[in-house]
Order: sequence, then C-alpha cells, then structure tokens
Amino acid sequence: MSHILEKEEVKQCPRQYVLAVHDALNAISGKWKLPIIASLIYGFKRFKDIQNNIERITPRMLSKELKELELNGIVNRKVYNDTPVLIEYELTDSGTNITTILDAMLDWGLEHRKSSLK
Amino acid sequence: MSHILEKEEVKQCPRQYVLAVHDALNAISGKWKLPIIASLIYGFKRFKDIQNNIERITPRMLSKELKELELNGIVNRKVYNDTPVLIEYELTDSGTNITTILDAMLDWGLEHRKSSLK
DNA sequence: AATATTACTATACTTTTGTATACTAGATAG
DNA sequence: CTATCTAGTATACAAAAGTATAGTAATATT
Repeated sequence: MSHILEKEEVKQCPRQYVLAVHDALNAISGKWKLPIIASLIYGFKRFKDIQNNIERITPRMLSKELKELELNGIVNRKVYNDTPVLIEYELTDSGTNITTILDAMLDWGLEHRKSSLK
Repeated sequence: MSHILEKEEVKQCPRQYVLAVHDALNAISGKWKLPIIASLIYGFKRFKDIQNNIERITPRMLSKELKELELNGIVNRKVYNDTPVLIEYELTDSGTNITTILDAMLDWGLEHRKSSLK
C-alpha cells in the first residue's frame, strides 16, 4: 500500500500534507516549468541559453517563470557584477529533487500508456 | 561556439518519456482533479456524493472534470439502468496508481517546506 | 398537486495563463 | 557611427480555466 493511503487513513488528511502536495503541484504546473527545470538539470545556464534550449518560449514567459521559480525556492539566480553583467540560473536542492516527482510521473505515464492500449 | 556544436549538445529525452510525463501532468493539473481523485480513493461514489465531499465545487466543474478524467482513463463511469437511473464513478487501475505520484509530491513538498524555513 | 432529489446542462461572465510584437540599457565589435 | 549581444520589459491581445446562477428531465415523496 502506498504512503499516501496509509497517511490518509486518518479521516481528514492533515493540512500540512495538503499544503505540501499543493506546493509540489505549483512547482510543476503550467506549460513551461518542467521544460525550464529540465533544461537546468545538468547545471547552471544563462537566460539566453535556456531560451535557445526551449523551442518557442518567449522572453516574457521565461522571465515570468524564472521569477516564480526563484520565489518558490526552485531556482537560484546568481548575478556577477562584471561588465558585461553575467547572470546564471541554477536549480536549488529542492529544484534538483523534483526529479523524484518526475520519476514517479514517468513511471506512471509509461504504465498508463501500456494499459490504455488494451 | 559553432551552431553545429550547439545543436548536437541538445540531447533530447525520448519522445515516449515526454509524452508519458505530459500525460501524468494532465491527469493531476488544475484546481479540482486531485480532490476528485482523492474523493474516489476509497471506492466508487455518485455525483452528488463527490459534490458533497468537495467544498465549493460547482456541478459544472465536477461534470467537466469527470468527463475529462473518464476520457483519459483515470475514472470509470458505471450506469445502472434501473429506475431511477444510478450512476457511479470509480477510479481505474491507472487512477488508483496516481497515488504513487502523490506520494512523491507529498515527500518532496514536506522536505521542501522544511528546507525553506532555513 | 406541490415539493424534492439526482445527475446533470446552459448561459454569461471573470480570472488566469499564454502569445505576439516591439522595445530598452549598457556594453562590445567592426 | 552603426550594428549586435545580453538580459530582460512593455503593451496589447487571445485562449484556457474557473465561477455564478439558473434551469432541465425523470422520477419519488408528501
């Protein structure tokens, strides 16, 4: 039996759990968050690099999403005040650990696709 | 750096994986899908029961989401043609297995909240 | 005959999310 | 001096998601 079932055996699921799951959903929801996280998995990148890495993303969306990811502690923005200014984005530890959720999603998705063909 | 090198550096993750993760995200995204799935975890329920179980959901949204969940193979709709007609909703096997994703989200979310306080 | 219940649907919104296109400051390159 | 690069911002718009409120058909209850 899964953890969440065990935990939910308590008639009402604890507020902390609801908030935790909500945070996780927030971190991956929308069209661009997973592509951005994926693009940063192998190390820091600059704004233009991410933009080149993700097809069809506009600078507006990239800027918006990076700000939100930073605010939520998924991404870290590092500023080097050389001339010209250099800015790097990298995943925080939490950001890196989102791969555990992605793994679960991938496993479920592959299984689901298999069973849907029957 | 040359364009050729840049292009070769983009190692794309297999299309099947992208689709699988996309399916998973689809299954849990939005305001009501997780509450509906959670409400069906312990067994089948009728429309009104789910509606009573989830505060503030309108019948329009419940109807819309149930249709989408059914279409995506997460929920099964069973019709008993007695009079009065009786309709039951239950999770498919895939639907039940979404708990594995929820577990990962919960664990990540709790860890993330702990580390965010530092 | 009037009221209630179930399982929804219809219409008209508001809010959120995403797109398109152009533009900016500060620097470097030719 | 003009053009280009980086790291974005500004403005306007379109599309998707969600809300509010009312209504429906087929029964069942009083």
